[in-house]
Amino acid sequence: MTEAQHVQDAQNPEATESAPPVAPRGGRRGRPAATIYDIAKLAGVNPSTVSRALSKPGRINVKTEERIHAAAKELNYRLNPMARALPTGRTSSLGLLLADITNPMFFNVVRGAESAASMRGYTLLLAESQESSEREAAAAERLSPSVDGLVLVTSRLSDEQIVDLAAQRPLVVINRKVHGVPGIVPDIEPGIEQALAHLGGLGHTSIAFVSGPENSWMNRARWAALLDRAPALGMTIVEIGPGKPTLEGGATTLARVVAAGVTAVLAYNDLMAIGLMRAAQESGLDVPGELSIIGFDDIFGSDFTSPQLSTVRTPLGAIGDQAVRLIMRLIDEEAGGPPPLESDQPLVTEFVVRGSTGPAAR
Amino acid sequence: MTEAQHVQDAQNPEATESAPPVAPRGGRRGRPAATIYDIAKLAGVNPSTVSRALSKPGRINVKTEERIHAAAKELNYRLNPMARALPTGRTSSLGLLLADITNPMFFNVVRGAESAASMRGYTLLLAESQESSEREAAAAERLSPSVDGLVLVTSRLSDEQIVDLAAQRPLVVINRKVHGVPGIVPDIEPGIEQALAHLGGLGHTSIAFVSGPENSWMNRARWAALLDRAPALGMTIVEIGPGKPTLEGGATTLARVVAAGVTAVLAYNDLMAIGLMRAAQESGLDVPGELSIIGFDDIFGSDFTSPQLSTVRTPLGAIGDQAVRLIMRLIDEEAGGPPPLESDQPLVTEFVVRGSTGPAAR
DNA sequence: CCCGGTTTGTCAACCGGTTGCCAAAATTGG
DNA sequence: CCAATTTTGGCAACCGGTTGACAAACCGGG
Repeated sequence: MTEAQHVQDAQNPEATESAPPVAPRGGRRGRPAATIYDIAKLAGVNPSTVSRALSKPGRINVKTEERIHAAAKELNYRLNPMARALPTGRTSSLGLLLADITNPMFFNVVRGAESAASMRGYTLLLAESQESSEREAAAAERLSPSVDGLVLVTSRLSDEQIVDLAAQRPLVVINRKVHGVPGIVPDIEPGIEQALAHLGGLGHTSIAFVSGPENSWMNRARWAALLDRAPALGMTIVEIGPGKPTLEGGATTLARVVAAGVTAVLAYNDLMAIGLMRAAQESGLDVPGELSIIGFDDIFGSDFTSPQLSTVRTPLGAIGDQAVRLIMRLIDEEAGGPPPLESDQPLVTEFVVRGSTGPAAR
Repeated sequence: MTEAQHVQDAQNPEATESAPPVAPRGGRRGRPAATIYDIAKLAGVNPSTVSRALSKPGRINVKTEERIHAAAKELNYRLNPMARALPTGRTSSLGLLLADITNPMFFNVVRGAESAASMRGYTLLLAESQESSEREAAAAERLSPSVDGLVLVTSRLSDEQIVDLAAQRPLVVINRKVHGVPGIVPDIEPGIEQALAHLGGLGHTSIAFVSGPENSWMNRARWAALLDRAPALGMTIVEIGPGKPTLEGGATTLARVVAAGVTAVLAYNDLMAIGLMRAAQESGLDVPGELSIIGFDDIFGSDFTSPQLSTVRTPLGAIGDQAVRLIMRLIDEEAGGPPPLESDQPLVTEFVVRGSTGPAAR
């Protein structure tokens, strides 16, 4: 019998000598990673003492503790996170759920989150919903049992679904407000106010909002703020959309933008703004000569275009960072720690003037 | 006593009735998530039978299996991945280690990897090394015990470190070749050949390579290929660098590029190319009139610039996808499954002509 | 109706940590 | 020098699954 056909002959009755262990001891790799039992044997103490020495500094006699640490170092010991998670329920990892990884808006959010998490010894589990609420729900289900908390970035889930999820474990939503669920939302007012003032100063009186996904909370929030402020500043405003929050989504609105006869548009996000700008230029329209365009977020690449895109900047990195810090506070609080007290600095948006806005064509 | 001050009175001595379990049963949330024991009770069978019914279809009587599935559904059961991972050693998750999350080159790699992973029921753990080999090593250590395999994307580790890591568990490197370690590397030759032919056709005879990080394998590979091919096509070529693989890294080489008197440059990646192009334009140099610029990768935004960037496209999404598929083959193989047989389609690069290249200034 | 062979489900051990409880050892004080 | 108190470390149970071994139940055939 060759060594290769290792399975198949299971019910062999004379396999009585020293039954092999359940798993092939670390998957036929080098030796099987030290455990606290190995350390205990080497240091001549009980495994529970090792556990305490390693995770409850001070609980154990200094001399013993030193001996154990030395043994651990010698064996190159690494704690098995899964073994710890089982009895304690704490996994030291966070789930991050994104609508679309390739949308540059997420880059900085992810980076901010990753750095805040790894600084505190937490690991990030990543999942993408590709703008689909079913996939997002499935991903949340999948991640949920393995994490201490969940961060939803521009979720496409319904409020009820989010509330249900939040009932199971600590959860923070980004760019959305859901009643009773902690969320991180930048203050969009200042940026919008500045953007509208800028347009007003350039003589624009008739503008449009190219809107994004219908089920995006942030999309509605931006539109609501514009609807509230634009008339107050003496401008008329119309909504064009909804559309996909992508380059194509922006490009396909061109005909309607032109038809609406507006002199300036704000798009739901930079991607749509850039898509629209390129479509406009391809059809011979001058930006900003004949049409001023403003985006949202100030994503990577928004200053690559020609003209560079004027946009309402969102502090994306800070958002990711604060979301993670907030969820860790929730986790600590739930574990019986002190209630949160430190409050984070506010997240404000700001209008960035670049080249895609100019005097209104009359 | 208000409901809010929930802790603080721990050492209460008369807490003798029914000692609470170790963990507060799911962290004072709604009920504690069903286990196979709950299902067993409900279905009137042994827990081990439940385990088999759920993970070894066919091992159990159809009727019993149905009953168990019904009970599982009723209790809204989710398997606890950690509890499974402990005895089996299989975690169903993969670690992805990136040099820099904000570099757009990773977006598509991550997306390809995430989609391949989630399709197979795997979860991605993400870590960033921020271009530092120490941080990368630390992150690998941290992730390693929790994953079935590791994917290193443009690693900044030394070959030895990578070999050591690969000895511990399945590992795949992207954009790098390390002896004895499986890797996914696109074939850079075709794209480079096409790019050089393109430049040659435009009359360029003196070109430069703006190089990236010294410890980047791919940087050396690109330079080596250029060094090999350019003279064969009758061009002289010089290396300028090394530099950081960022916009600034590219911009700061401008003086040296100009001083070198070349008419065209290839940059290590699109980011550097774009940085260089912008610096050139700011200093009044015409691109491509006075200097032709070519990047590598074709990242998001490389066609936003004006002129749009000519670049050697790398199939980033396919790379992420294949890396994950490869590592899953390694995992299966190690678990005693069949050896890999299907071979993936080749990953070739291709030159994309856009606007940043033109006839040589003479 | 009995026998050998196959299905089916139970038992119990195990993965690698954590922690409540307790007893032995060390320390303090009178 | 002994009682009271505090430190220290061991025992054993537990987290939620998986799996080898085994026995009971079931099957068809002679």
